[in-house]
Parts: sequence; C-alpha cells; structure tokens
Amino acid sequence: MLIKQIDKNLLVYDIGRFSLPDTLDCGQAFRWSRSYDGSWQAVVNNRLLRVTEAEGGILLYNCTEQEFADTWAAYFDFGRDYDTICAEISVDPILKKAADICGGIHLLRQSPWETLCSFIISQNNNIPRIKGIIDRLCQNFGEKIEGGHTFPTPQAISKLTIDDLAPLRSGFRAKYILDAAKKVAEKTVDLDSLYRLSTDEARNELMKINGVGPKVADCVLLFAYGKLDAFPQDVWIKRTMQTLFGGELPEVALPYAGIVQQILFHYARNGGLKEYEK
DNA sequence: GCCCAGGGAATCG
DNA sequence: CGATTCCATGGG
Repeated sequence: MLIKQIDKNLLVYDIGRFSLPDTLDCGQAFRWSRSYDGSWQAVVNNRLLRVTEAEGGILLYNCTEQEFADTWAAYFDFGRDYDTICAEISVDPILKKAADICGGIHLLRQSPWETLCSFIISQNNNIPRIKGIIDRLCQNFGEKIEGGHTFPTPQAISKLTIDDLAPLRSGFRAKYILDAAKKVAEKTVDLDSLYRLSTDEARNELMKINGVGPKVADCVLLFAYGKLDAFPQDVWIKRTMQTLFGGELPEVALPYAGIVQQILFHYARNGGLKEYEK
C-alpha cells in the first residue's frame, strides 16, 4: 500500500483488490451516499469523510497521513490481503464465481454502538427504509457538524422516551433502541470489553439486549469487532446457502466465513442465484 | 388488498 | 423443545 499527500487530500494506491462502491453499498453500512460526481460521503467517527476512486487508487478528501494511519486504514480494512483470500476460496468453483464478481468488498470496521443500533433497526426491514430511519435518528438526536450530523451517543438516546423516537417512524423497533441505549450507557453490556471475548461469549453479551437475537448480534460481531467466525444468517443468506451449497459452507471458506458471507450476500442480491434456480 | 423487508419476542402445542 | 404469530412501516 502506498500513500501520497496531494494538497489537503490523501491518495492511497497499490491496495490490492478493493471496490469502493461495492464496499460502501453492500448493506454493511447505512450512512454512505454517492454524489453526482461519483464520490461517496458519510459521517463516520464524528467527522464527514468524502472518498472517491482516482488514479488507480482511493482519494480521501481533507485527510492527513496521520489520520489515515490512526483511523481510516483500519476502517477500510486495508491491512488485510483480500487477493489471497479470494484466491484461496476460489478453489471452490461456485465461490470463485461469487468472488470474481464481488471479491472487491472489504469488511468495514465500524463503531460498535452505531453498528449495534443500526442492525437493531434493520430487523424485518429493507435497506432503503433502514437508511431513512438512521438518517432521522442522526438528524434529530445527533450533533450538528460540518456537512451533517453525528450518530447520537447511547447516553443521549438513553435519556429519551418512546414518544421522543416517534419522528423516526421505526415502528416496534423503538423500544429496542431505547433498551440498547440504556444497557450500553450504564454498561450492563460493556461494548468496550467485547473485543477481548470469544465470539460466542460476545454474542451472549449482545443478546442481553431486548431486540438483539443471533442475526443482529452476528452483524455487530462481524462489522464492528471484525470477528470472522460470525456468520449473520438473514433471509438472503439462508436462501443462498440452500441454493448454492445445500446449506453448508464449503470447508475452504470457513476461516473467512464472515467475509464470504458478505460476498455471497452481495452476489445473491445482484442476481447471482438465477442460473442455479430452476 | 397482498407480499415482503439483512428478525426477535411472545405464545403456543 | 420446535413452530407459529405478532410486531410498525413503507414500497412494489
């Protein structure tokens, strides 16, 4: 990986296999939006980040080398060798097909609270509406900053009532959001401690929250804590696993189960199952 | 009107 | 135990 400061912006190149649009628009993060000029922007970690594909690499606007090293390299998972992972799983012909199309997806390493809250909202919901609810959550209760609003803290949300959350139009999920905020704010569930726990132990902690079952918990374990043995099973993945593999992931994929889950999810949503369904 | 959406809790047998 | 049913809301 190489880095070049160009005025106030940072160009990152020679990063191996990486698709910016697939990574930002594959349903693991909900705040990214694409501008007319093709660049992407979101408020991440309490600051507005704008990114675009440029000169064979990725250009981060208004970003220093130091900030990249401290924050964004890990956020975009640039330290991991996705070429090798794709090569390994491509031993399986079906996985090869999926990886050829969707292998540029990187796992984003997102903040635990935002990820937890977002995937509570995701349950029995669709992606456009999830984005809308999260947007209204930030607009109403986040801090106003240059270019948008931050994701509200658990402390801020824990002081609210169900009625306060009515503008979100989040339906039955409002009570889950409040329970999560309270338990996280008062550390009944200590999100900082989950990094050190095994996946099973951490999952049990997360499931102490009302509205958090195995699927939501696994999304948090994968997208916030980077636990690759978490394998979120939503309606799409259940369908995909049955259609492609008769329910069982090929053994070669097991060390990277969470990454393969993302690839398969995106593959299925983009019509990859059609040729296998009769 | 129907069905579905990156599910989970409550309530049955 | 496993299997239904309900939960709000919005789009197709």
